[in-house]
Amino acid sequence: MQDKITKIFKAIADPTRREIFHALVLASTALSITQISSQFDMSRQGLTKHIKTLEEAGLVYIGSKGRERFCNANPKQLQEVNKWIKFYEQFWDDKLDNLDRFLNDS
Amino acid sequence: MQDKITKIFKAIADPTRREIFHALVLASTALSITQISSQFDMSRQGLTKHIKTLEEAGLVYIGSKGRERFCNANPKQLQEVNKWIKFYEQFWDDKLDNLDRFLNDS
DNA sequence: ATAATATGCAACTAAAAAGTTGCATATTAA
DNA sequence: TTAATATGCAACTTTTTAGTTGCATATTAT
Repeated sequence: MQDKITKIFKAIADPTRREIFHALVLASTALSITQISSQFDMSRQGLTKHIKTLEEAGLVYIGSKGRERFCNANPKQLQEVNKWIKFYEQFWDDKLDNLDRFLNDS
Repeated sequence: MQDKITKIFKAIADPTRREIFHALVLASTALSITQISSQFDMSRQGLTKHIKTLEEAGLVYIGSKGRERFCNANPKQLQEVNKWIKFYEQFWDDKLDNLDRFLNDS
């Protein structure tokens, strides 16, 4: 299967899923599938698939209560992205003009 | 077209592209398409497509020198990802047990 | 019990992405 | 100038992803 960071990146690479995630982060309470899907111009099933993708990435938690399933955002999962990026921060400055230098000198 | 952050997320969501990006970040000098593709078990054309995706996301710069095209990583572009995440950091802690609380009380 | 609501599962279509091969062109080396 | 190298472009196949519809099931309301 896909590794964790790939799942997270794929989940947030889709604009619709970022919207869903955003709505859940801002919501003051957990929202049911139906409540969420009423905010989007998409079938409930289409939305459910996106929610599942977010859940599998660890960006959303879901819990059942009766016949309903309530979703809550887990923004803390984005720490994984921060961890991935951290390694590359050390290169931010020294890479800057490498290419120009390379193409002009030699 | 896709917005900048979507291009960046999609670019790094693919494991092969992350590998290519990583190799370019670690390279002490700019690498030609052929040099890069020799490190991957994939056709040159397939690799070229990935490079183009990375370039369009601003994660790689490319410059021509004679018949060759040299690529260099631009890890600084990942700042865009950091900016996107920053908003969500304020919710890392208070979201923590929302769902459990919601499911158990009320 | 019956009806309405919330949801999952499966099958399907459509669109996007990943990856290939073949050919054309420009540059460099012999 | 001829041959070799580095590359782009276009067409194509395969795989994945996005989104839909229809049906079944469980829970709640009447």
